[in-house]
Amino acid sequence: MKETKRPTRDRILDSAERLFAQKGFEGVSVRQIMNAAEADVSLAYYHFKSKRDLFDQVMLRKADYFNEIRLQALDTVEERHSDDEPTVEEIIGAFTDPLLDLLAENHDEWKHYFQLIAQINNSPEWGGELMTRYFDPLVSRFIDALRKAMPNCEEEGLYWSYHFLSGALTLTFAETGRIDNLSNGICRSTDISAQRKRMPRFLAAGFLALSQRNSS
Amino acid sequence: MKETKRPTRDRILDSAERLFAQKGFEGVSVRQIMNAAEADVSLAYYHFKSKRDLFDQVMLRKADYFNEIRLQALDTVEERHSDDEPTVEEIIGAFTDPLLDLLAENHDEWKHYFQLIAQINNSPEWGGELMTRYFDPLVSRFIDALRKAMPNCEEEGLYWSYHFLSGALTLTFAETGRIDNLSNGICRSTDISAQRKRMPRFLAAGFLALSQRNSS
DNA sequence: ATATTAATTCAACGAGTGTTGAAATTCAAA
DNA sequence: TTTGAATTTCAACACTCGTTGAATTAATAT
Repeated sequence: MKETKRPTRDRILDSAERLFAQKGFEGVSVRQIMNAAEADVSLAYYHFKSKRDLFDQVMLRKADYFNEIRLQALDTVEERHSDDEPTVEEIIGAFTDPLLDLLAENHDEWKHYFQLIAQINNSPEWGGELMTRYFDPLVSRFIDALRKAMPNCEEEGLYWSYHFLSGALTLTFAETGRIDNLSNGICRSTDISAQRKRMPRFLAAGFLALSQRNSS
Repeated sequence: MKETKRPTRDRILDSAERLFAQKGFEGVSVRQIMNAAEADVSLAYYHFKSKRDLFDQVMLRKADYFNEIRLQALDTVEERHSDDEPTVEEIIGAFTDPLLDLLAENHDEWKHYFQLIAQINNSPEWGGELMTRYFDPLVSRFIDALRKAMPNCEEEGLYWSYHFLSGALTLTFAETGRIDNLSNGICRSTDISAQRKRMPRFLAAGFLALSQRNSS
């Protein structure tokens, strides 16, 4: 029974993912990453072009899967409603639930990548560029589905609704422990299923509230 | 007509606030901050104990005012309803509107502090500690008000609702420009009034949706 | 004007930064 | 087993990091 070692490149990516998520891009040195990966410093530059390239590869590695499972979930929802329209909550669930399930069921493997996304999404420097590049093609597909489900919704409100959704979802990813403090332990940041149960309902209500034109 | 120069300590805090917001704590050096403040490097350590202390003072400087204007708004709402109960949307508006007004009306002065909050709130390392320390006493007062407005709401749902609110609000603070890309220019991250018009309505609907016990 | 304190400048410390080139090793194909 | 390529090691580059102490100037009070 031989213990096969994980390839160096993957170990580097793993360590980088974890440390970038915890300390941010500038908060971690290449040496720290390579120490954690138990490999020589210069190997970072054999497998990657630069620190920034390493960061990009960390982002890329899991982004496609992120998009894939959600696209699949959306397809499933739309197939289930071949004649009628899916509800707003179902569409939003197809956007959020696959990720939350992934995080709940395989927490150790995915936690850090989620935390990385949380920070990127709220970074004035990189949020606009990176989130757009990696996720917006998929997001546009969901916006299309939502537009069909709410034909009376004004365009601007639709996008702002997604913006609110995005903020709520990614704060969940961050798992900061703040809600643990605020609620005196009633809620826990790591309790993904508690959020999965509530998030689509919360957000769908928000979308619908903005879809009714100025009822003010 | 003499041009009085802004005190050194304030200039340092201004530069630090801007650069921390743009690049993160570790992404900026003390030297960069002091260059921007047009002062000698060692002055940072005359006016502050360390880089970390400087960061804390940046946070502190405006946190109290943040809390003050929102507490005032909540008081106003509650006074207006001396006999009946304020609506959920009014309470949420008292939480979000003062900040969004501040940002809209005095954008240059406040933008960076808002961006800083956005990053802190989504930082796995510091979000739990710092947001709790600076803002949760006020948040608890709002939760109390919301509990009274939704007496049937379960405790857990109440806190998770606030969590979603917090994520949506702080992503607005980040002004990443992502929504500009996503919407092809229909929405702009810097258009605070567009969000002010929609956010309380969106969030109030979410709160109310979670306040009705498992209708599923 | 003098004595005290506050504010600022200058030079430097050891440690750590991203990155590179060349040598040494491991591995797969012939 | 020999050859060539893929991988890993080692040492070093110029530069920046946070921080400090001592010397100097500016401001304030007596």
